[in-house]
Amino acid sequence: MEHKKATIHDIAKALNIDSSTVSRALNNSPRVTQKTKDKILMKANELGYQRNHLASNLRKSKTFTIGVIVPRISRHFFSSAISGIEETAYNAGYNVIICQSLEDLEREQTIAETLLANRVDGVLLSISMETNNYDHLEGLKQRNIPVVFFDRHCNIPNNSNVIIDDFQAGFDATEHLISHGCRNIVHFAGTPNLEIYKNRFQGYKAALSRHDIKFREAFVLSSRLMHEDGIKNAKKVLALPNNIDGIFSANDVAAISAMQYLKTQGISIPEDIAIVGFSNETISSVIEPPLSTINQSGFEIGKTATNLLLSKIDRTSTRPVYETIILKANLIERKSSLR
Amino acid sequence: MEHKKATIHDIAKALNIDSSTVSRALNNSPRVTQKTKDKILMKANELGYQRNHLASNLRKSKTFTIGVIVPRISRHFFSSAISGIEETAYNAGYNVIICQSLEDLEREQTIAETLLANRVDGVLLSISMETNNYDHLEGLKQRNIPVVFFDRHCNIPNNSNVIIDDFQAGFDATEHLISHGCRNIVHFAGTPNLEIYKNRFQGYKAALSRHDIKFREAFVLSSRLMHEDGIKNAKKVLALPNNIDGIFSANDVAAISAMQYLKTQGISIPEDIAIVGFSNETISSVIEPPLSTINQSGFEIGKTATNLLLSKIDRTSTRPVYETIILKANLIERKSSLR
DNA sequence: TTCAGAAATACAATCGATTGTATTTAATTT
DNA sequence: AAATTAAATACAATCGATTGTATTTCTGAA
Repeated sequence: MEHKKATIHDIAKALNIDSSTVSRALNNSPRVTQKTKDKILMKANELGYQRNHLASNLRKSKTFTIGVIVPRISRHFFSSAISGIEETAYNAGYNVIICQSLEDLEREQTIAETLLANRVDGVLLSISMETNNYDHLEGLKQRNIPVVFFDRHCNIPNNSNVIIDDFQAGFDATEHLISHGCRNIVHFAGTPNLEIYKNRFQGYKAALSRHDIKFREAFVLSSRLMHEDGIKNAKKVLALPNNIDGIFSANDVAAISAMQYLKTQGISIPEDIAIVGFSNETISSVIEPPLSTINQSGFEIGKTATNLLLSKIDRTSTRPVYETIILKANLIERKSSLR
Repeated sequence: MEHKKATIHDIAKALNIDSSTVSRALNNSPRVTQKTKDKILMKANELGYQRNHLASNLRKSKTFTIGVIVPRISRHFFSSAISGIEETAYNAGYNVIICQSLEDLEREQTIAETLLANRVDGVLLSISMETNNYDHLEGLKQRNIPVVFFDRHCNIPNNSNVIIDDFQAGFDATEHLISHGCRNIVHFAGTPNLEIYKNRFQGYKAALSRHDIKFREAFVLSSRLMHEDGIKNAKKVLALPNNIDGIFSANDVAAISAMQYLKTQGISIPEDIAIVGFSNETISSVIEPPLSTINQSGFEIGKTATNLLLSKIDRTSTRPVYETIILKANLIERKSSLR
């Protein structure tokens, strides 16, 4: 027995009033008396009324949908960011479309198109490793659809971002290694088009310099920081003429695969080589030895980014047009670096 | 310079024809000549026309949205299932709303309400550990909104499901342990309201019986299979009077925490106790020793479930009203069980 | 009691696309 | 050329909610 859904017109008819009054009552407009409101609310409940968002949104020409583009949802950081995003968005009456770029620029461009066609009210974006131009964001800009970058932001002016202090985190990680006696510290750097990796690298350099350790170009190994890259890097580390005693990796994935490879080569962690990663993936606390890493709360970043985006979507907001919010990230000291 | 989006009326006006013809042309209706279609398509491109889905969907009273309820997206299995779901859905022109029950029945109920209010066209559901009644699905049923269960299905009749053969997988896992010389095999069971856990347990029992090993109630440890539960279970294992030489855990998470605890207690894996998990989490291949486990392709399950759901949404489909699709799951033999 | 002014409600257009029906135009037959 | 039929397009209602404007109802003051 599939009964059709009740509309405001059904309520209006049942009470012998106009549907506009019903609409206003349900939106709690001051133009309707409390008495009428009560009557309407009661009937609405009785009929099991639920607002038709399609109609409402069409009229308001808003979709109450935000688009999210992340490299991949299986990464712990991003899945927790998404949790934060969804919770915040749902509470504000928004839905979320989640898309994965899979670290592919072309795919990211297609997704931007799709989101535009879906008329999302705003976009949260963490760019792919390949993203080196931002033409695909032009369409959004033209249509005045606000974009907030989170975590993986970019270096073009006039943007809103929610990020962590990657420079400081890189500095802390490196200084931590130094304070545990490391002198020949290799850095696993990420692709240089991402600001986060640049900043982590700069933090590394600054920490060395602060402690009068000479920076060597040869100690910086750049890659996409995937599982295989960690292994390749580890091999390079062993091939270096210097006696490497520390590794600061710009992500956990590469740190872990490197650590595992090094262990198979008879290197003890942290005695021979101490390692610090970045991101605090789930694996990192479970691996042997547990990996020291920088913890960034994806949930918190997702929440903050969503709130920022919502304030941009709301044109009446008095916040500045572009802002960058920097959240805390802290070093978690585990066995992999304590010697 | 924010120009308003073009509508079919703009196209119609520009070409001095009726908007209904434009609509039909854009939908490639046979009622419009190719010549007119070409003219319209050209103008549409020129004006940068994009269909307004809100209006279209309102008229068709369809949202082209499907709701997905999973326990949590950070689990590798679910995030890959979501990848499969999104890919399939997007290709069919559907959007996806993703919600996490966080293993909480009440939350699952609220989410069902929300999805109903959002008028989703269908729902993909993997129930929470607490879910022991299905009243919250009544609303969906009443409104004829098709539901497809995936992975964590339930035992009520008249349902569509996409699952793996948990019985067989449980059987295989246990038999594998037996074939490697285990005789006193403990089973970490999940909460008994989930079919998947019941079936894995039955598979375990069947494998024992097949190999003439006596089943002992005391060897079955039921829990929610969280991290802490694995540790608790491991303690119980050590406290058992019998000499336990094998563990089949109904998920990886508990298997791993148990393994880690056992190692701290001087137990060697797999020499003293061999372990097999279930799900093939990312961690499992990385941990020391790597965990043998049952691999179930989340992506494949997600894809299949979505296709099934879409066929249910499409009323013209000739498929049976309720169907259950069982996918393959295979044992991955790793070091944790090879002795 | 009457009337201005405020309060409450009704009317009607609108958002943009879809679709059944009506009308015009073109093609075919005799 | 007239008549019949088919093809192409136009007309108009509709999906359900919102909102500016008009109208009615009510309140209190004169």
